[in-house]
Amino acid sequence: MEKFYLTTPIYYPSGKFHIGTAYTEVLADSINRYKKLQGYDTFFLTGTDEHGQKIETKAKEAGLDPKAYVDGQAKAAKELWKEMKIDYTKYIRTTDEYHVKACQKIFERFLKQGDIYKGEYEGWYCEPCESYFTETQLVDGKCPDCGREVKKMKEEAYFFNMKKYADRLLKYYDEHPDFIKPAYRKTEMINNFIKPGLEDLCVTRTSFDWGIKVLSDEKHVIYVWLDALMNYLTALGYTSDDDSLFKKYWEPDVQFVGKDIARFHLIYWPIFLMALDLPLPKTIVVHNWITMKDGKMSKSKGNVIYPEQLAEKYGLDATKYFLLREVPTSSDGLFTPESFVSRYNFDLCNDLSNLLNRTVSMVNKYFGGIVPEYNGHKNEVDESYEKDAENVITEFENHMKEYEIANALQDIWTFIARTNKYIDETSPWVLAKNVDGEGEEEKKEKEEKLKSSMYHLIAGLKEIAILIRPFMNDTSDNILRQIGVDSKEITFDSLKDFKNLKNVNVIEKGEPIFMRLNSDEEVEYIKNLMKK
RNA sequence: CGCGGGGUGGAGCAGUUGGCAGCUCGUCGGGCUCAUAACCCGAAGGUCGUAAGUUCGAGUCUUACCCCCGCAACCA
Repeated sequence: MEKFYLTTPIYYPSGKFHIGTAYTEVLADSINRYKKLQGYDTFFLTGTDEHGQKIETKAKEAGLDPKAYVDGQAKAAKELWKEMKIDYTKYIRTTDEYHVKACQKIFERFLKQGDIYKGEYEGWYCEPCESYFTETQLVDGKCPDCGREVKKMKEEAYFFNMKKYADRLLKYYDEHPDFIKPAYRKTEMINNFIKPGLEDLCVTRTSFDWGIKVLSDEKHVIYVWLDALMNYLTALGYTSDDDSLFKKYWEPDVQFVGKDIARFHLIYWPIFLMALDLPLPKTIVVHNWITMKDGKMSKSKGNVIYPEQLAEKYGLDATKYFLLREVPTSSDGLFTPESFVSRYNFDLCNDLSNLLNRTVSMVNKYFGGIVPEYNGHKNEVDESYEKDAENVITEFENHMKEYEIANALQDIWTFIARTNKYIDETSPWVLAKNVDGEGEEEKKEKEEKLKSSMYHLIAGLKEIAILIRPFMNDTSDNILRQIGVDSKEITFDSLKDFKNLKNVNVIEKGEPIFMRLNSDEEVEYIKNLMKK
């Protein structure tokens, strides 16, 4: 079985996860489920990045020691992912023993190789906040956090020699056009950071304690990013006694990151891997953000929405659908209560749910629930419908290959609309009606047409259920159950069986999988959620 | 002259290699009755940011300019 290794970033748990974090997770989860359905042996890694100054501060505020604080946060994160049915293979915490040890080993190796050297870090220091800031981070020359005076200070620190690898990185970018998606992120990195001359990265701190200690120089802790990025390696047992997972799964087939951490993943991460002499990930997908009408989400603006609030009220699948459909990877997606309710009502209720409902109802009405077997192209449009059913698969797969999920979903919904149209084109209610003075032959012909129409609809619905499966597993199950297909046997190969459905009975009474929402009421409801 | 992305019918967006300007929602009109006031069809509505250029022909290429957004290095 072919392997597939994918990762999300490990999130920094300095607060509650909002819908943006959930977006990345859902995105990766969908790809993981998709690859699994295709028969890949996948490894899906997620986790939390638990060291650093900010965590130390947050913990202090909460009156906890840092470890106790991150224990709570990691637990909450795992619960959230469980609620959202995120099917990860492993959850890594950077405070895990194996990770700490591996990072220390890696640091010493870099030191020995001469990639890391001791130097001096200079920056603007805010004493009350105990942190350094760069010139550009300062607000009116003052501390951006507390607004007080800052002093120029120096301290001993270790640096990673990034310059040394700059040319190799550029060459790698050039030779691997699929390495970074979307491509403009690559240009951004080259022009903003690499071409002007890469600066060496300061990889240790002495100004706080909450981090991984440098073995050979214990007053230093390893800077969060070196620590964090290594998780993708250490999670597989890299440098440990048992590195069988590493041997099996390395390198990552795809890594998802938000645009805020693009620089770390597109520049420092590949360079660290080069220094370790390891193959680089095949693709890093930089996705954009979910934005709100009045800009970025923030509590003070009263525009924060949490994924569990939406999932609880409208269901997990609807929530996931919205996220994946509305946020294309290469540009920001807008969340508004109105757009959420619209997507729900139009796409899920009117198009999908209603299609299932009317089809199941007709099969019951005309054939007592027994789905007729395939009998060829009895209706004029049958052949063209079959072609559309075939084409959508190719289009879907092409978009999935590029990790363009929003477009892949659009492909499915185009097919759903096509299927609704097919009903009108074949007008089953006309075929089912007896007309006075009609001969036996005509009756028979109508009957065959009606059978064909029902067959195509059920086969189409089955296809739809398979296509949406990576994104909306429960809905997929529900559709399959209603049309009488065993969901346990479903793989992506089942898509090829369009003409081979046999011995299928739909359920007696169709149940709506999504019920139409009262638009005004629900918009109001979501607005209130956001104010809290 | 820092770099990148974008400016397309009322709203939100597609438009690969230049060749009759599309989609979803909204509006108006019609059809159907299997279904959830759902579904299907049709219509109105765009000088594709501005100006110039290349071309038989440009939303699509070139140049200049205007506007919006992101990035600009060690906070994640």
